[in-house]
Amino acid sequence: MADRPVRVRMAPSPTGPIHVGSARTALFNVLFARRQGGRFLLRIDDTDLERSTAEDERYIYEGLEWLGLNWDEGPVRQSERLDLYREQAARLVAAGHAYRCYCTPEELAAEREAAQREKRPYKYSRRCLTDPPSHRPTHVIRFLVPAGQKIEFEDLIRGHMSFDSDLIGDPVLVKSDAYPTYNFASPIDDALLEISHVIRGEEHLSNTPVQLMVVDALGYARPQATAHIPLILAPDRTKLSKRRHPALITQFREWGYLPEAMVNYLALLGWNPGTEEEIFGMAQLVERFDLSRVQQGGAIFDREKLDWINGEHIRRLPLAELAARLQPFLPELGGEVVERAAPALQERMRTLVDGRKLLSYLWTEPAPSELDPGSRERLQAARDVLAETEWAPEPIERALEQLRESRGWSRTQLIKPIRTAVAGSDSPPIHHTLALLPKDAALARMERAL
RNA sequence: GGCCCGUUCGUCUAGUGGACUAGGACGCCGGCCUUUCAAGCCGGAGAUCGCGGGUUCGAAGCCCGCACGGGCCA
Repeated sequence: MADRPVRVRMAPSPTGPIHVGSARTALFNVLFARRQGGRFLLRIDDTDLERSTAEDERYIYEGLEWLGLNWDEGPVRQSERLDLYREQAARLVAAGHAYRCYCTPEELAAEREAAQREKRPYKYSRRCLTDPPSHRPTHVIRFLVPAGQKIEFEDLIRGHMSFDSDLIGDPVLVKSDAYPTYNFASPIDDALLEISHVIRGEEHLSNTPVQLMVVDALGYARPQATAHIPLILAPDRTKLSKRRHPALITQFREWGYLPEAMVNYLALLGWNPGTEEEIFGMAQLVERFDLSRVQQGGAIFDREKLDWINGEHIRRLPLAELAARLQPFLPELGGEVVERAAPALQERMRTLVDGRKLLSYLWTEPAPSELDPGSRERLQAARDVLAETEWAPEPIERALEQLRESRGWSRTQLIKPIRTAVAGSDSPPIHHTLALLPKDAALARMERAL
């Protein structure tokens, strides 16, 4: 098959918060498109009217934008193309590729049970193909699966796929409410939008033969290839579910993750570059990405590794940029303070939220604590020296170092009581801890502790 | 129930018949450094390659069966 212009798409259903699995599917589409110099389209598969919500649709845009996964075309909304699907359905019925089915859910359930009782594989009986009870008020439209066909296609991740049409029961194309099913709307749009590569989750692999038969019957071109990427699993190895694992992708922004770290981690979940490098920016990912190196088995989402990757990206950020990213997490502090704090924080954060822990002493007085006589003496001495010291990290560090040496104290001995008095618990290196606080405030805290 | 997909350290993975005493990363443990916490450096534990057969001089990798997990169909 001749290569065509590369056009890929992400086609989420807005029936729940967009989670990491959808985000990764989007990412793989984007990486593939950019790598191949193709285009990435966004399509909203919102034909499930009851379950689709405007809010979930907004989450999709917000999530993709946050991750920097911009689409070149769209969004195309299926709910605005319903006439198209109806026309196509009528066309298939007229051509004898599809037929009306009036069977009730009860009748179908009975068929299924009978098949199970007799231990034979269930397929729709096709009663309505020959003997439709057409006086009934509602019907669906079923596709007439051609007999004795091998449906074959190339999957870029799983290789050559082959399915036997005789094993497939006539699928419903149009529901009784006149809305198209996924297996109908999706292949129509893929064909009309000239999607060259269908990159989507593994759960759609079994649907592919049906969709290809539909495309064939419609007389449209099949996609050049598919790529069914493996599922992302919860720690218990079950599929990540929107209900049980409600991890909205933008939730990670609230948790202090950088979008570039998220992208980096998601790329590595199920794909690897074949080298031992692990930290990548978007441009480097685009350079290296290759669907043939995508894993076939599902991967568990591992927050620990994400944390590490996030820390690596934090450490690579220019300081001004880090300060800007930190600011929303530190609404208590002015921009100038955050900028001064950034260097002291950069080495010790895995998530931006960690910065809050380290700096919370700036707007929260530490709880008073008991001082043993030795600590009291050292704290007193430190206070006296610092009162005469220029208020910036380096002079403070020098002054404390000098004091420590002249008295023969260990660093821990001197610094522990200062930190306890000024910050309470964890804080940046002591000279930064002090310098970030106004001088009088720092001295006052030391005095209060004495 | 039928069909389909998958299965390498706890986790992500390398691996495409001999370089495998199965490599790396996260995490974990220990040490160094040190100003708490981190970061950094060094070291360590950790995988009967899902199980059983077969092919082969040789199998994590090929073939067959099974188990388990998952998906789709309804």
